[in-house]
Amino acid sequence: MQSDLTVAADDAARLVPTLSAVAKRAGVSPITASRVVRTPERVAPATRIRVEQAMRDLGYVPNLVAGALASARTNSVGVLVPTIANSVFADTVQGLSDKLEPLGFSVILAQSGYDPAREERMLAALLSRRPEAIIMVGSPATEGGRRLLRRARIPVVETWELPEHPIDAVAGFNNCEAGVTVAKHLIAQGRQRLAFIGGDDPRATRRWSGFRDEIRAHGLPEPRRLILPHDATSGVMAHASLPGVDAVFAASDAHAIGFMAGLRTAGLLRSGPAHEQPVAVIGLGDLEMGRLISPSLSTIGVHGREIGGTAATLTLERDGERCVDIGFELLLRESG
Amino acid sequence: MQSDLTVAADDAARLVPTLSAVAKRAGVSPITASRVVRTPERVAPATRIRVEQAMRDLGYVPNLVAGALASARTNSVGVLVPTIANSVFADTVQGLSDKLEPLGFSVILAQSGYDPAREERMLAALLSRRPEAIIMVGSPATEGGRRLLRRARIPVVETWELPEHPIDAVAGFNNCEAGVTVAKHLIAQGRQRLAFIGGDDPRATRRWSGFRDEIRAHGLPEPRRLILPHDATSGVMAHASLPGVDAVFAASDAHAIGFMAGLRTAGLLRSGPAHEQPVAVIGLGDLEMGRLISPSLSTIGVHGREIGGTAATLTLERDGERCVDIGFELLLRESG
DNA sequence: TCTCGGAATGTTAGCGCTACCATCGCCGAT
DNA sequence: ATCGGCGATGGTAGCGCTAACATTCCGAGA
Repeated sequence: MQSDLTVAADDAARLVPTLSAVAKRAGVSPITASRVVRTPERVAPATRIRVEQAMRDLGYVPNLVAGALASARTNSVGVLVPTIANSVFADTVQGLSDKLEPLGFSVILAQSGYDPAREERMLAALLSRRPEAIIMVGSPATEGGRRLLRRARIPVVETWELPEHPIDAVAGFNNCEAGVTVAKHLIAQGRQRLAFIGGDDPRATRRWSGFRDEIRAHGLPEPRRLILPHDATSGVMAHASLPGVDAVFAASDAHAIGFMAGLRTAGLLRSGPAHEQPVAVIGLGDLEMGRLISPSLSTIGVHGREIGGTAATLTLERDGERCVDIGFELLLRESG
Repeated sequence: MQSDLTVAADDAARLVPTLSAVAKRAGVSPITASRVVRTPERVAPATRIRVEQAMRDLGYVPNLVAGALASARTNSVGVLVPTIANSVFADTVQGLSDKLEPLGFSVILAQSGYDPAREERMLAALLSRRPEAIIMVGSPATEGGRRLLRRARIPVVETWELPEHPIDAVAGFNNCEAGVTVAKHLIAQGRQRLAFIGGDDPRATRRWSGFRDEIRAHGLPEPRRLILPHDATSGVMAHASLPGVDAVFAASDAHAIGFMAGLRTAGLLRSGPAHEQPVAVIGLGDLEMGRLISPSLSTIGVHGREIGGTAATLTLERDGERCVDIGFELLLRESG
């Protein structure tokens, strides 16, 4: 009796009410209150209504961390991106989150900042929250990261790439092939002195290698590669470092738009069609902005949101094809 | 004894090891193993090394959901944005996440999609994970949402606005004043027929009302307001709906850039300075792209990342000023 | 020699919830 | 009337960890 009173006092004094407090108020056992939240159809309507009223009275908000511990289901998904400020990744996060949120999953977001050590730390941090799946852009940069993911024994979706030996599932496209496609197009257009600008992350590097190899295969002069920080403004000055170049493949639309700003200043940009451009420019990402500027930006379109949506599906359905090539498309507009 | 054996067998068979398994392997009690993780300085070096080795051997990853339940600290922060695909909000998320991640906090991300009902659902979903603070863009659109936040008794930071009656803390700027500033500038430039384009969310509406009131105060013709979906492309056709207008304030840079694309098509865009533009355009957000296009976009710069960083600080420090005005600046370039 | 204090470690008792099984009526079929 | 079966509800135990309080041991100081 004493202890009962104590518990009652505790419950009343609590800032946030528990399931037991709700149950007590409704005159049922805690497990019945739990069922009202999780499987209402298994509770008699009269009881249900009484419990629901008690919940409203107390302003009950379920404690999912307790629920997760008890049920071994956290209903959360860990998402690791290089940076959320890059809108192509933001699109991917939106795509997956739009699919997962309605199902009651929460997104735990982490950023690696393109830094392998930080990536591994963030993977460990994510896994310590026991997400039911991990979705990441790219593949783990470190062996430690791979090991963590394998040992976690949960679905892992690598995106934006098509790794040869995926940890589990993949939703991406062939970055190397994208580089090849751009090179082929520029060469067919009669461009001779090609260059590549962009970051030095694994995906950009794959695009570069496809691009370079295709150019070599055509016997054209070795292309230059200019490594830039991950912001558009860095592209503005790139032109000065690439004298004589008549076509550029930028690893991202942001870099492409920055580069075009530099060309404009140098008087090397026309508002006409691609063949009139002194320097052709192809981006990657199909940013909305690229369509709106003049000259409009030719680009490799990559369906960031669909990558996210597909990744979400892959975390939910454990059978079926585990490696989805979302593909890409060459979108030709005025810049190249 | 029997039960001991059973436990040992369980631990060995487990997919993911627990603290007890680590402790057993190191020959210490679970609490000592826990201390090695949380307060290593309180454990004798020899013991610590033994436990650390056991952790490495087993590939132990702490279970923060159990830890959170036991300690009543989740080390997580809930973040609610209208959409992560809008890069100004992505900047804010990056700003806060860069500050919180090094401190061991995880970011739980939710999107409201500008929908009050969804916002309230997502707030409840966030709170059920017992975050130690909530950071959101704007204020709750529903009374239910406000009540949830107040009852949660955790720090709540509203951002991108300066509400009169904040729930707790604020990191934002005066949207209304931004509209006034733009109106003043355009009027001083001699513009007469002004219009506003953008969404109808609370922040855009505040910008509009400041803009409109200032125009009225000058006795100029009543400005038009065109409500658009939240994407840049919707701005392209806006010009057709605003005949005779000689200046436009767009609630976001994306809309501004879309609108400029429409002007360009209509032959109403010059590459020269502001006073040569048949239609002046001012955006809001200071997107990197706005600086790179031609004519470069005049805009209200709003420091999205700093808003996030300040919001993070406000969640961590519960004393001191709880209402921070980050301010904004009028950045004049070529478009207006 | 004895005490005292502090460092190192252990014991106990939950955190709030759910899995699992048990119980209790009550129905229709036999 | 008996019984299986089913719907509604409850009891028990525990998820993996940590707070709060023991306990042990050792050396310094009286």
